[in-house]
Amino acid sequence: MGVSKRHLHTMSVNQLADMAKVLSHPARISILNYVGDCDGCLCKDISETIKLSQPTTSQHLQVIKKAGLLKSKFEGKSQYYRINVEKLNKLKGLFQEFFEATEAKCG
Amino acid sequence: MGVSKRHLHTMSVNQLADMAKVLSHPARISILNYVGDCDGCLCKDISETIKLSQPTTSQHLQVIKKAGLLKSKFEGKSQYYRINVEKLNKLKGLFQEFFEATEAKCG
DNA sequence: ATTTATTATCGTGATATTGCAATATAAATA
DNA sequence: TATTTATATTGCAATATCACGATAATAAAT
Repeated sequence: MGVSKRHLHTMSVNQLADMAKVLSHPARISILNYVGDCDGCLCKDISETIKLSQPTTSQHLQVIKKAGLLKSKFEGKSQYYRINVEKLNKLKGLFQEFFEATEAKCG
Repeated sequence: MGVSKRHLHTMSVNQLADMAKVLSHPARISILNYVGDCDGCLCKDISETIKLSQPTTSQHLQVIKKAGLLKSKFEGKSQYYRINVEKLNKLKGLFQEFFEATEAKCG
């Protein structure tokens, strides 16, 4: 279809869609699940766990990180990823708000 | 990248990703917002409101409907869309579960 | 029967996403 | 210094998504 016409929509609508897009790929959900479990994970371990190549895993990590849902810290040659709990909570609120507002209208 | 490797992930992970994908386009969020407001909307009115063409709007409506978040009923030549509140609630639960489980791990 | 109104589908062009091999980068180690 | 280890980036092929004009399908109205 070509390009999304984002300018037609409000900021908050675009924002929610952007965050939903981060969650719209199963690999990224799996990554979040795993990083939540081990709290301080390496790309290599994640890629072995979710069975995608290292480059593919790294790309997904960048997408999640760019959205703010992951923090990372280099130690030597290793990059440790952990979940950004504050951001995750904000996101939870965003979705909750959307669902409750929609529900209220229909109620 | 070619095709998503869905078989690598659990059913519930794929399911959450699929639902997030529905919400990952601002037009679909806008549609849900509008349909929630008017409760029984026509494609034509929706397309005028969100300022996308009738075919584009219809396609987005099919995507949301296929996911179960919209019901529709023909009356004469008009198709009335409304929100499937039960499904919306289930979806709300899915997201809540994901956020709370992730949060609990990190806590 | 013809026109009008509403929606869905088809076909197509533009763009984005997904995945990985190859390569680059950087730190630790022999 | 050369090798190993972990990650990120680049380049590419395959596929999916987005948008709309043209068209079909359907039913009401004239």
